Amino acid sequence: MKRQVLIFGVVGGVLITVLKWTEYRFLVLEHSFEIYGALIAALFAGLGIWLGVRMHERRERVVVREVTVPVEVPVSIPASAPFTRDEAKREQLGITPREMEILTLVAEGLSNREIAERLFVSENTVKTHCSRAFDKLGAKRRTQAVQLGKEMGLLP
Amino acid sequence: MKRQVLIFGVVGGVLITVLKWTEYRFLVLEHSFEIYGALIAALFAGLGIWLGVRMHERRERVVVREVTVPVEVPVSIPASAPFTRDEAKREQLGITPREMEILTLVAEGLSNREIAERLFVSENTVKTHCSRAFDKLGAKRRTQAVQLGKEMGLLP
DNA sequence: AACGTCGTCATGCTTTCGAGTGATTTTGGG
DNA sequence: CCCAAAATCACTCGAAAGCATGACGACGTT
Repeated sequence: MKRQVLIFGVVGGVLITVLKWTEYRFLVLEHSFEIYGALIAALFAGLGIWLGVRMHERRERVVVREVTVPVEVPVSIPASAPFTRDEAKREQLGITPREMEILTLVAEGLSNREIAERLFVSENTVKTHCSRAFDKLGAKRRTQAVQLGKEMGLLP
Repeated sequence: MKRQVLIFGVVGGVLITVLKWTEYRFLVLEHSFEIYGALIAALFAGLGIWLGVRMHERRERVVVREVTVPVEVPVSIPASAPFTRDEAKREQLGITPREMEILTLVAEGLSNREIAERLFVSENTVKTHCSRAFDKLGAKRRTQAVQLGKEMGLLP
């Protein structure tokens, strides 16, 4: 960003100087003002467009970078992989099978209530499992848990 | 796009005219040329920046997607899919670029507050976008929205 | 000028989550 | 049999999420 502004300034300065100089050489005509004006306008317009695009692109790029941090660690196989859970990772994190089960359902977008109904347990139980799983995953939200779970190869 | 160019031209013309006119009124000083030059330069630079940003915004949404790709990092699979968002699907569902942006961040496990901070908007705005996006996706919860989004090729 | 879309923001209200704490069963292995 | 790990359930409370509704401005199209 700074570089662009710098270049912009330098070009501007050089431009002015050159114009000032040429003014005393040739083209000391009556209508030179309009010509010079048009030239300056055109040049700076182009420069402006360039700068604008550049600036905008930078910003977008930066934003995207921040947004794109997710580091995928697919342990599975390329196309059409049936997905095999990384049991080792699960063990390592101390996540129990039941917690894994709940986690899977969470990843499918079910609410605690729905999970409870599907597994024939109380909602409180689901919450407990969730809490523990989130803890072990280091997640603060269920969406984050899902994200982390996928990165770690625990979820499809 | 065309309108921008038109405005650009019109402003330019008016500018020249005004300058030409003022030239014969006041400020007929010796160094007026430099002043005028600077003014023209500044104005057209600003105009150019505006135009540049405006123009660029057009395909920005698309570009963003392409840039968003660099997710690769994994150890195994080198031929991993770079992921390209299904813009057609997005259009079809009537999901706006902004909503898509929010959805992406939701999928990364960020809370509404965090999203708001990252995008420099209020939390309420984020909620609004979320609601609309969920609606269009037919999701009741953010986790479900993420799940559906992935199935539909809208999210990585 | 009128209309439609998008993005922004707010307010009020309900529901869902998640943390913290504690407690009671299963269950598998030594 | 006994113990530890796992699974189950409950209760509170504050935070986060979600819903409904309305509004406003910037832009683009017609």
